[in-house]
Amino acid sequence: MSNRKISKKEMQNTASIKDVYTALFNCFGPQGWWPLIKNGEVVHHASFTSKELTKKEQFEISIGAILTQNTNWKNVEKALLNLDKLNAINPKVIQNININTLRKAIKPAGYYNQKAKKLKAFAGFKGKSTRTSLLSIWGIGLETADSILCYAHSCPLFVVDTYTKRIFSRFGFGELDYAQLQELVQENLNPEHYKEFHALLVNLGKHYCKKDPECEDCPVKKQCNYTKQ
DNA sequence: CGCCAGGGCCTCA
DNA sequence: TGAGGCCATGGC
Repeated sequence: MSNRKISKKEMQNTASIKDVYTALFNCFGPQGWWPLIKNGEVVHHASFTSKELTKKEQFEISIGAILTQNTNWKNVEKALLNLDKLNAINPKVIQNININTLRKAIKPAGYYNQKAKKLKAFAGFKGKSTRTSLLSIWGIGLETADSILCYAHSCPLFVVDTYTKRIFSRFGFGELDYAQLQELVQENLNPEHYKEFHALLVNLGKHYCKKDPECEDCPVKKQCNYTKQ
């Protein structure tokens, strides 16, 4: 972890986090995160952001967070629906299921050997979900732990991902690491907006701030310092 | 066909 | 503590 703080000067020369949030929300609207399976299909619903979740929904979000590691969400949906058909969105079932059956079910999500092992490890976890306890589980790193805490347990944590790093880098905040980006957002946005902001940034990263960015119609181009070559 | 996707672990300086 | 290799499928 680095001790580097964002200086006042840097903040003045860069976009306000709140302004970016507002611009993205006005453009994209509520994202309905985390998406959940309802009646055999994965859906987004605005109420998901604030609703009280069942144990099953919390588990579904958690294994979705593992399955989406470096993977397109559409592929994760296929894996989740396969698990749903097996009634395997349940920790006891995941613990007891044949490892080859599990591998086959989650195959569309990629890295299926590793992820089958990760799901087994997570399903066997019993204790209280804290950042430290989750990080001690094999296969759960910073982003996955924070995704589980934020979206499954409504903890006031902002989730940082590759989109976040790329977008903030282009805004002009420099190459900040995970902890620095998390702190930057958490110090400039109310906790009630953490879930939505992350979801909005993912949307921006998918459709505009791609590896090869499409800046012309970007909803936050006014707040951004990046100039495409 | 090549590139990329809502990371994390392991190894080796 | 950080860079690099590895894991893998499906969409475009």
